[in-house]
Amino acid sequence: MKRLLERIDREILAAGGKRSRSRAVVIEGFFRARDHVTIEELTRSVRESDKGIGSVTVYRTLKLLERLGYAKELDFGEGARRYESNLSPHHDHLVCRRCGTVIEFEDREIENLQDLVTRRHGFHPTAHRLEIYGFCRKCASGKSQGRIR
Amino acid sequence: MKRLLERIDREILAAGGKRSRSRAVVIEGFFRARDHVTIEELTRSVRESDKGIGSVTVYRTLKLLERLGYAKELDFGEGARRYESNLSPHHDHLVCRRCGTVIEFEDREIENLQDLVTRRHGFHPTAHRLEIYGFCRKCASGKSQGRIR
DNA sequence: CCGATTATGAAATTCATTTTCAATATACCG
DNA sequence: CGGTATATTGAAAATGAATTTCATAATCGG
Ligand SMILES: [Zn+2]
Ligand SMILES: [Zn+2]
Ligand SMILES: [Zn+2]
Ligand SMILES: [Zn+2]
Repeated sequence: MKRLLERIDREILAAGGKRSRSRAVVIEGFFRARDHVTIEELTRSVRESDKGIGSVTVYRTLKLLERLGYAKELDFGEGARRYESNLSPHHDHLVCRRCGTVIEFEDREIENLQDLVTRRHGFHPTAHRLEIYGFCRKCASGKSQGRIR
Repeated sequence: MKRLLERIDREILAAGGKRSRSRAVVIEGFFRARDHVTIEELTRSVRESDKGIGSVTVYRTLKLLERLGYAKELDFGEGARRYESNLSPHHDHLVCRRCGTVIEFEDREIENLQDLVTRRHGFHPTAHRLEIYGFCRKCASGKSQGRIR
């Protein structure tokens, strides 16, 4: 973690940026937080370390991390976007519509078939998103908990 | 087309709704328009038939069609949503980030693998979205036309 | 420390979508 | 055919996430 934060710091410096306490808190908070957080969730958590951090800074910092390749923006159709660390390898998502649980999965076979499809259409892919919505084991079995999203 | 419009009319009636000229124009316009239209695009086209139709009615009518199962809401991450007729069988999309072209594809193999994945996690899927973003043949070959989206 | 530049947070803005509301249109009943 | 209850309309207002603006503060390099 320390290593990572220092590396990011260096990259920001190299790109003509400056260090700042607020941003450092946000970045560390982001990597410590559970994945798939909204800006609002992260802002709340980060404010526990530093009451004065504005959500605008959280927005800006996540855009920055995305530009540097450390974060990925997600959209599960909830209105607000979510973000996850981009350090782990590529994966797609199962999203529970009742409790909000997000299950990650990686399926080489599906990825290969996607490549075939694009090739068949002369299409040059740069990114893709695959999300499966429904109900997780717990919610599907009737013992549903939590708010519906 | 006539048959379809009458059927929808009947369903609206049966559900306690009333007929209306504005809505009829929007519905017919939707099925005549090219697929994957935005509300704004459809509003513009529909206003050529009836200058007085407000975009709110287009919003409302598409939500209605979606509820009745005749339309599908899409989100290619452009800010505004798009809609397509839900009469054709399920398919996924290749979206060109330069010219905006949308290529539809259907891959049973991918769908089957998705089922396997969900089963493996005890997840009960109700919907999914698979979009591949990149550049279509024409745009990838350098002879790019059109605005970037 | 200086001067230049970047980062910050609050407030204002944007933009798609939704809600509100008073006026209008439609269906249904007698 | 009215008459009335109810649904629909379009304009305007509200919403809400995300972005921009701007004056102030922090940081860097020298
Ligand atoms: Zn669940
Ligand atoms: Zn993930
Ligand atoms: Zn293209
Ligand atoms: Zn389509």
